[in-house]
Amino acid sequence: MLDIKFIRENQDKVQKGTDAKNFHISIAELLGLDERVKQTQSSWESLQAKRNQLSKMIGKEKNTEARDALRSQVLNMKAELEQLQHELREGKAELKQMMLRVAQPAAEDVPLGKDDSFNQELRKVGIPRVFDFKPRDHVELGQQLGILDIERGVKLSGSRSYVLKGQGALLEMALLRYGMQTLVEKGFVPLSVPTLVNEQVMEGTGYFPLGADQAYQVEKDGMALVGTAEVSLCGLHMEETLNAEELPKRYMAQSSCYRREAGTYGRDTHGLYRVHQFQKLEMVVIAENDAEGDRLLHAELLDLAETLLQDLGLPYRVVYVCTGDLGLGQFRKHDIETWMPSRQGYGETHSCSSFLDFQSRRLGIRYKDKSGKRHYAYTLNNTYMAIPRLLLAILENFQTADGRVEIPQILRPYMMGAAYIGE
RNA sequence: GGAGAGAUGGCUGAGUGGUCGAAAGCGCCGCACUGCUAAUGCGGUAUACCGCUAAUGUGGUAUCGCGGGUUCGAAUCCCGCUCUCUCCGCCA
Repeated sequence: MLDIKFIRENQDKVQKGTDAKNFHISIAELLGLDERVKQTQSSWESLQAKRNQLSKMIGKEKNTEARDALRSQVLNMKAELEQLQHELREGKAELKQMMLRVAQPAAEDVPLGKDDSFNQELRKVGIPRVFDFKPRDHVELGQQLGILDIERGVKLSGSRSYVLKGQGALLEMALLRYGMQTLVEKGFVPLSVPTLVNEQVMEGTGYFPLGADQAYQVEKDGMALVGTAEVSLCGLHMEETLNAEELPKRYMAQSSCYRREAGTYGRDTHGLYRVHQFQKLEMVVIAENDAEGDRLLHAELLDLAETLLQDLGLPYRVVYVCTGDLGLGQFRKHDIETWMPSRQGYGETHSCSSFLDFQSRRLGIRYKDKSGKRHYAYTLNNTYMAIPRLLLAILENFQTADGRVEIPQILRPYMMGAAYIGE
């Protein structure tokens, strides 16, 4: 959520910023409502002030007649007071609903564009492998190796479901174990967090109300399953005031992630690329309100993900995501796309985003600086490992002519020392 | 799922209809005093929004878990909800 004062002072900028992200809302309309709410509030407050004053006098007045006179004065105000209060409530609620739909304008240098085709490629790292045999895709490999069972996954949970077994299940664990270890060494605090959270957290992180279609909701309990541990990690300090000295907080969590993938029927239906439930290792940083610090942290997070891919030996490219492909609250975002032979192209595996104070305004995450002044914190998040897409890339990139898969060196200690899947 | 107890400021905790945004203590900040430290004394110390002010400030409104109600007036009375604790039941 943006600061209403910022919207008042930067109407054009906010309107353009929202438009560029393909979120449609009239800022002029919002500000009109804001003005009306402010006026209502001020009338209500002055009437309240008058009432409070009279009430105090009633308390002090000993004379019964004088008391009754005052009392009737207050009673005469009552209808107007209630009317104003009603208007104020409605107005505020409506304003909030509008505020929740205003996008945060992207950083100045974010490329303008309506969809991901306008994303800007920053660099390519690693050279896609040229096969001297006909490569198999991950589904074929996985099934032949007996580590991936899509049919039974579908039997259990419908389309976009899968079962990992044997070395497949081990490989998932190996990645997670490696990731945990690496990030703990880098100073990230590992957390095990709820993946079933209340709606307030979903709204606070920016996934509700827009985007509610993408979440599995447990309506009976007013809860939703998170699509990423970012939600839980950001929500952790909801409605708290932290101290500047404890920032930045570097958190990470492994979690199951749940996505309905509504509106993607027929897209990426094959294999592990787009699934409803998966394991992910996610990082969240809560930092001070400082543009330069934010830039550095963003670079640090992105670098960790890139280093992972380099250490795994996977070719990838980094793209700077354009306005139209940014989420409601994202200020800037870099995606990392990893080479996927079966797609004959790069597929998104990582996403690193800065939100400035967009999330913390919704969540109420503040901190006190040295002088005791309060600010909303900045939040950032980054994918460290989205398991199915990494598995896909590993299987396809490291397959051998005879249908085995070479396990990256760094994972072998977590794979009972095996060098290949399929032996 | 059933029964009971509770939720007050950074913390402990008082407060059952007005003088309460809230006693007291602790903590924290400032000043004073004292070789240093410690102790002591004095003063200050919630948040959000709206207005005024060049600014330190200052006026108003709201907030005692959340939402509603009664009342001229609610931390205090009534109703609903959430959460915490204890006991019972059930259960991975």
